[in-house]
Amino acid sequence: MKFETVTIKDIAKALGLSTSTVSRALRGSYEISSETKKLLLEYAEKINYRPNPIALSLKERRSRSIGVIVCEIANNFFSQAINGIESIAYNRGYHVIISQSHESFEREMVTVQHLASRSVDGLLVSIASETTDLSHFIELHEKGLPIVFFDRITNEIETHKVVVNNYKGAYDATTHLINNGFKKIAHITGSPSLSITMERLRGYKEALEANNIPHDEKLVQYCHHNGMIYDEVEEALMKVMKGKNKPDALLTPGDRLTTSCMTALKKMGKKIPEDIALIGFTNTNLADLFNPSLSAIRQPAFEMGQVATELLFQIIESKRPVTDFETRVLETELFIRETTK
Amino acid sequence: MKFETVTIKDIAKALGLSTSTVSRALRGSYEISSETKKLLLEYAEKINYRPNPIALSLKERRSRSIGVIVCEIANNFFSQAINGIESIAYNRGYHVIISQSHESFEREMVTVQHLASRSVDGLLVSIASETTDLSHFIELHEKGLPIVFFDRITNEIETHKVVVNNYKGAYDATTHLINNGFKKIAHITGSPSLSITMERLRGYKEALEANNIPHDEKLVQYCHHNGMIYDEVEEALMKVMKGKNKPDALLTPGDRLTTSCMTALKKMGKKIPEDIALIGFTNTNLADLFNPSLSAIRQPAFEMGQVATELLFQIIESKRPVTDFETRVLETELFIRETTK
DNA sequence: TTGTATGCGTTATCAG
DNA sequence: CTGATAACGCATACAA
Repeated sequence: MKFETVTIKDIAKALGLSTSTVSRALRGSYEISSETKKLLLEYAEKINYRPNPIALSLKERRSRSIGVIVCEIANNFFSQAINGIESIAYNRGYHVIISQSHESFEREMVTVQHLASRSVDGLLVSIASETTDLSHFIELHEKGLPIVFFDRITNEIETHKVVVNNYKGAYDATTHLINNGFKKIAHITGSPSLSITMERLRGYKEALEANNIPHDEKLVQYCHHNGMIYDEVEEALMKVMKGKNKPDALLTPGDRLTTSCMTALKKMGKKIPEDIALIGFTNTNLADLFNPSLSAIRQPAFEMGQVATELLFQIIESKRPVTDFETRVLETELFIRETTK
Repeated sequence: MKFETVTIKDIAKALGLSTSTVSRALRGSYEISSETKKLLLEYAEKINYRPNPIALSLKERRSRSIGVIVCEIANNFFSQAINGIESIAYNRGYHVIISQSHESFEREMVTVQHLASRSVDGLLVSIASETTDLSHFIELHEKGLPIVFFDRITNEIETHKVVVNNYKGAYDATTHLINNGFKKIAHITGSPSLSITMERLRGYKEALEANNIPHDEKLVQYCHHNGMIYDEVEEALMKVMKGKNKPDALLTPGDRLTTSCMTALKKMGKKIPEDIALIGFTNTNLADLFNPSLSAIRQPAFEMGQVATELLFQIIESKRPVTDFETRVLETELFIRETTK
């Protein structure tokens, strides 16, 4: 016996009562004589009794904890989102279990299974970029596990979703660059398998179109590791910079991608924004220091975590199966720093 | 019944065997007829049987998971450390449960209790800056829960510890500044309640002393929130900059503190390193972009996570109580960028 | 109002 | 080689 923890049995024995009486007193159910109740509660307090959550989980098939799975916590967008998640969950007495997929499909699958078998009451998921097969989620979702997708979502599963308006963010950013005299705007972006990547691409393209700027495919480069692997970003940037149609501005989505691009530019001896302008989607507070560009697109990460968690509790707490799911769209903010070329 | 998960009972019923037989076959214990064993394993595979970890935890009083508690994951030092932790833990088939204290004593206490009651097999802890009373750790440690402290440690508990050589890091950084002609070096640092803060202070002071530079108390400012609250850092910096003895260089430990200082300096219109030099302890890859200073002190965060986890497993896996604890000290690296004033 | 018995999923002990 | 039973800590239907 590793830990001699106090159990309901110990209390029962010590006070000459049955375990059921103790149990009832402790959780205030049934009316039991307020006398023994008081006695019990005092004793429990005295010997510092704590119910065993594992036993509870086994019995009740729930754990009062929710699982979160993101690609990386070393990404300010996600760590801020997690803080938003915690802010809601802890208020409700829930614990938050954080896991990373590191963009790996395999890892995501294993982790999700593990969380589910640990009886998490719900799951907050931002899909790994490697993932195309969603059956591990579908299976659990069909079994009734509440899932809310945030940021990186899928259309293959009917549930609540929370996203940033990536389309509008990219559209606004691109338009802003155009309005300030930039015409050759490159787009170094993330994995094309991600919903957010395609939304951003759409915004970028439509902004060009609206301004009668022809779209040059070669100015768009995908980084399958979303900026986590620096060399990939550098190579993508190099391709664009060494092309015929040399860009005068850069649109980069995501925290890591943006900062990797900045590092690469610096390494190439390019000054921002003198040599090339840059607008990034980033929540890194460091961004203020970079003077990276005209501006930056700020994503409401904390709020996204909060909203996703509230929606998750909506499912968890509803007695009957939820059928009317919604997709909440949060707006980005364009932080304007300089406005001239 | 929320989830219809397959249990050992289902298998037993389906195959007309007893649960004990099934259990034995599944875990390969005892010699049971290789015929029924094969049958069983195949069937289990077919219906995708997964043992219920909660039931196992209840029975075995262990969970094959370890808990990590840090102040913030939105801090590159810690998120990198966590990646190091995971890299070791997952190889051993252990899961990692990440929690944040947000520097709050209360939160740390609650979380630690929760992890313990969830039967984590061990704890990796970096102490919250608010914490002075360690009884929540002491109690668990005495009950036999393996604990390893990393980065922010305590002398009140005898166990394995892993730290960065903060003394030498600060000494080297300060010496480097002095060697490059800086003499009025301010030290904006973290909470004085932290072991790391005091070690760094010692290194800073001794480097000054070794170079016959008098130590001006007013050049040292403590930020009790370790850079998480920007205004506090700005105020500290302001105090130093507006003092009589205006510094020509800055030594800032920690990821958040360093970057907050840089933001504040920028806001004050100060250029780094032209107006003021800066050496920070930082693992932010962004640091490369800042050109923050002559150099930077890099902490081996990933490695620290790995070492701490290995030490933890050393305790977890030893059958008899461990008595010879060690404190592992990892060296920082001084990344030199510019060498002239 | 309180006690007894049962079960959550699994393994260990003991009998057969 | 296999099966019945108890136990891990708790909650609850049922009985008293």
